[in-house]
Amino acid sequence: MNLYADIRTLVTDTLGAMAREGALPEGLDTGAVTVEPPRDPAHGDMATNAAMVLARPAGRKPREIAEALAPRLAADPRVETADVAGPGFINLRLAVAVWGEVLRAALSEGAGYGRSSLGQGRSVNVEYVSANPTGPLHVGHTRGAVVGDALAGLMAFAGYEVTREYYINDGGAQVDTLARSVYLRYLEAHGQEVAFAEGTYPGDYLIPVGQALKELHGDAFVDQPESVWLDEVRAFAIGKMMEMIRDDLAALGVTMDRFFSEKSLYGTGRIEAALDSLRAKGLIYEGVLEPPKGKVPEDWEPREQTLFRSTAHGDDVDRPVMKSDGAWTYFAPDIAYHYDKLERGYDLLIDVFGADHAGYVKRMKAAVSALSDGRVPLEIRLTQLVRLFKGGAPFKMSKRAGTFVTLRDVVDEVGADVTRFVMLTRKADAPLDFDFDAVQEQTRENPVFYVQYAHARVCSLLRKAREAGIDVSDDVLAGADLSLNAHEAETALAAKIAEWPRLVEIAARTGEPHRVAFYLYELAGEFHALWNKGNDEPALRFLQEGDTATSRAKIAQARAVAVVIATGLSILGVTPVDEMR
RNA sequence: GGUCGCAUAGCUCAGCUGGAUAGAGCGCUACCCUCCGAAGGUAGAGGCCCCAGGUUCGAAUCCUGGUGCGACCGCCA
Repeated sequence: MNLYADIRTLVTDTLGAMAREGALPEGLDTGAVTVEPPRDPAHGDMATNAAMVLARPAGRKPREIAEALAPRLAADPRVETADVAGPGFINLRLAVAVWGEVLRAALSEGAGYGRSSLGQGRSVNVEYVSANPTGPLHVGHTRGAVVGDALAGLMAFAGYEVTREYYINDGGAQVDTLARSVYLRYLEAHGQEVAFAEGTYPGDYLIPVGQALKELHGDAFVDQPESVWLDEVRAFAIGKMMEMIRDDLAALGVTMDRFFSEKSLYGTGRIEAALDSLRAKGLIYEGVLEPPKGKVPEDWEPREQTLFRSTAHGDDVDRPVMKSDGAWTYFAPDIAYHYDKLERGYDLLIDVFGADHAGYVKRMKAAVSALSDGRVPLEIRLTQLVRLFKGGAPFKMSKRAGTFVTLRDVVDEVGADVTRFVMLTRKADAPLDFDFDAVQEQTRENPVFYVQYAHARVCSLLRKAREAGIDVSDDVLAGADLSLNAHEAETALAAKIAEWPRLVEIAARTGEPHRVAFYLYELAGEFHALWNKGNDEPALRFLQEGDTATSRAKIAQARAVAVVIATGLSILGVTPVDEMR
């Protein structure tokens, strides 16, 4: 059940009927008609702008249409009153029975309440994390992992067929650096003194990798030239790094459907195939780029390169795909990778990048637009930095000083659930402050706690009710006389629950999972408010001693809240808790 | 020089892709624990939605031009 969608259908059906009766012109486009919760509760439960958006195409005054439409809407049993207000809004007040229906829907549909068919089964590939396999994931990756994973969960709930994918950058020079660094650790394991030169990775995490290499190959590579060991050590090191990365992601609750290797694109004709596709469209040429405006690099000199005419698809300048020395640029395998995704037949591609990759957005979009002839959209979500704090003081990160904070550090310290929720308490493209102490505080200021607490409270209430001998199974609750919940604080809560399906669609359309987190915080707020009102007004308490019928009606509200919170949290990959510790 | 993002209460931030008198938390002020958990609650004060134009019934939201802050900017990964 989606109440907002149902009422919107009522409005558009009514408009259609008016058109058939000659009260409105035929064939009006009702696409801009919305039914929304009004900001001011005094304006009723819902408002529609139908009269205003149709005024111009219908050639009528907004109020004239509204005056005709309102009484027809009021004729529907779900609508208590329909008033024309302001410039032509129609404010609807809904019958109490409607709120009972909302609760009943939440109880009977359970985890499926709010599920949307927005995606209509279309397939979407969500690529995220995609960190270089040269070391452990850090906090920045953590945010990308959480945002990408929550977005994937959201899209799945909104009716898309979702693939979660990780692109392994195992084809470039940085994995050679990794191999050399591991080799040094290998020599060290053989008792040699080694020095980590500029441009190698000195991190301790490679020590066990060097030792494992020794166990596998003994001294076979000691004092051998690079040509002997590089390929083998590189493959071994990448394998170990990916093992570690998978473990880290698992600790955060992230499971990828597919890991795609950049290396698999080389020597297999995949890059060539992608570029041939572009060449066939006349988008590849040999040329010389203009020097960048403003500060010109010291060593700038014009060179002929193979270029992709990305400007034909919205980019600012054309981009090189092959260097002057004949090697591919980084961009070339990226094109091939997206070409591969397109060949797999996805209807929509989403990439989650760190903000430092913002400069690549236009060229990637241009590439996908060109390769798919504009048929498949590529949406790119950027995630901003995470600023770490501890007890209110900035927590400086430094690789050299060893205060480098990894994903594992964060999860070990505060847990996966807290990490995930907190990472979603800000929209992705805004910087996020993460305070190790604040996120574990059990106060209202901590949204994780506040939302979890609401869920735990409901569970506690259900336990209490069972102890009092009341059957509080969802079936029984759904069968209760829900018209007993007629207080305005109670209808406010039901109205919030009615917003859930609508919120899911908005969040999925905008690709913004943080909206789910904010909604849950608001829902928890409404629930706590009603609970607290019970302190002053005993009639509003969920458990009414000696009155099973009323208790069931009240508890049905609480249970509906818990259902939505549990569903919302699971979309975000957070486990709802039954009690606070 | 260019591109992208951001600018909303004292602070940290939401704001439905154009709706009515712009919201939340913190902080501030005043009240409130006989209670299913006060790990709080209720009420109140607090705004030039960066500036200037434009679009329209209607703009924090869209467009143009500024200002400030941040990130990125030929072969790097």
